[in-house]
Amino acid sequence: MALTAQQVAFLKGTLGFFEEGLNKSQQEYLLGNVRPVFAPAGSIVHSGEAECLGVVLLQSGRLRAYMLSPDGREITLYFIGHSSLSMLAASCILKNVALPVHLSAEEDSHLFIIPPKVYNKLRAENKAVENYTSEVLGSTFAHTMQAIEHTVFLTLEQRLALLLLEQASFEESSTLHLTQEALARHLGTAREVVSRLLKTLSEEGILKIFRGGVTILNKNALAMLVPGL
Amino acid sequence: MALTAQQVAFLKGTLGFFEEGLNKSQQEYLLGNVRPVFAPAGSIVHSGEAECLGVVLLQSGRLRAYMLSPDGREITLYFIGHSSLSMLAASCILKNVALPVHLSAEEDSHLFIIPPKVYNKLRAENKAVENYTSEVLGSTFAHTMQAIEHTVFLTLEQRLALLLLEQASFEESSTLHLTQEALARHLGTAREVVSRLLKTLSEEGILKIFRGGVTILNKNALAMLVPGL
DNA sequence: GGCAAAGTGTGACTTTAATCACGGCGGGCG
DNA sequence: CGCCCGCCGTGATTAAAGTCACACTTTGCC
Repeated sequence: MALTAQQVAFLKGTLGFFEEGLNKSQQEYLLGNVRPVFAPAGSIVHSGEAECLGVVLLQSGRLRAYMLSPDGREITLYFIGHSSLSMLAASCILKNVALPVHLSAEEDSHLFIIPPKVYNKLRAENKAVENYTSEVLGSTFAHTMQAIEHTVFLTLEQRLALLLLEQASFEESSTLHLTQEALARHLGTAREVVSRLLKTLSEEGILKIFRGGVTILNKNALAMLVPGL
Repeated sequence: MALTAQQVAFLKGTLGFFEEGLNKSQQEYLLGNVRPVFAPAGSIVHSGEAECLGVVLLQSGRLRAYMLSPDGREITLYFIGHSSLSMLAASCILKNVALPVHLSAEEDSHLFIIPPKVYNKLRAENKAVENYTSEVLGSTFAHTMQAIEHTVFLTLEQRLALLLLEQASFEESSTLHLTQEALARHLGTAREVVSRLLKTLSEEGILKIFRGGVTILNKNALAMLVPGL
């Protein structure tokens, strides 16, 4: 259960408060109670109303936050990715709140989980942790609300455009390897619909479709589809 | 600018942490920096990306939280009402976050505003305030998320049913004085649509329509329309 | 009383998206 | 090679909402 030197280094570097904010015993307490987890691609990290998971720190891989409708439709809210971004699982740090948000691993991911009790203890003892919490919690909520604005106010075509742009910026490539089926799942719609939307976009010369993915030819035009860039 | 005895009593009673948590000087600081505000019916208390307002405490009247689309459509998220409920305006207590949520007064309302600086000072000094914050913040977010789930996953008819039930429980009466126009605004849709929905509901004997409002005849049937009660 | 404004009812139509029902293509594999 | 299966394209149809246009009623007020 002991952490490797590399893992420790990652935690120190990522948790802004670690070196300046925590005293020796707090540091040890944290390192002793953090739980390293490997989440294989496709696995579910946190399922909605489940027990409060705690703080999730992503070391490598990519996670996805989504809502789930009673009838099984998914709506992807946002991605958490690029090694070393961090966030709070379900805000259950705040008392008794379990948001109906789910978390799954898009790729094989290595992450750390700080159990609620451990985290809250540190938070109570230590102002630096408290500040860090507010910061991260705030940005998580901001993300969530913005994503929700999009799904509520935008058309499917616009949401598709956003999704493609978002993915492209992750991959740092304009060629995306995502099946239409997968795109449809992210948007909570049907594959045929995505197929048709992609067709019109490709007819406009904005992208090229190939089996298993698409290539964005004109990012600008894609961005233009979405009000507010 | 001095508060009346009644106002002080209200604050003491409503802010859970006031008497047990704060020392004399903190109490005075708070009382000296709280801002009593009268918001006439229809006025806007907090507008989206505006400056961080602070903590809002409702003494009497009723507030409404809603999202606003770029093209002016409103979607009512929830109501804050019945004297003495409290909440946090825009979570801007959490660093640099301005949620795109607006707040307006549905009725003439008396409220108190605790400016962010004042509140954060107390919060930093005092654990009781911190706990209270987490609590209220959490339930605010829970409310918000649930409302959003509804607007995303439910049909208009279901959302209308929810709105009517919610209003009825506020009024503590099954006769609601809300025009179809107003209902439409809450739901972010057009009046005609509401008119038709109400018509089918009235044909089913669930409610009775009259000029300027509706009477719910069968709350149960209305609730049945919404999955998960 | 007459008039304007606010509230409502309804028909017709369009748009957006979901659903159903196929048929084709291509790549991996027995 | 032939077969199956994952992926894609497309037409047809339906459903849910939004939009347009207009007529009718009530209410209140000059």
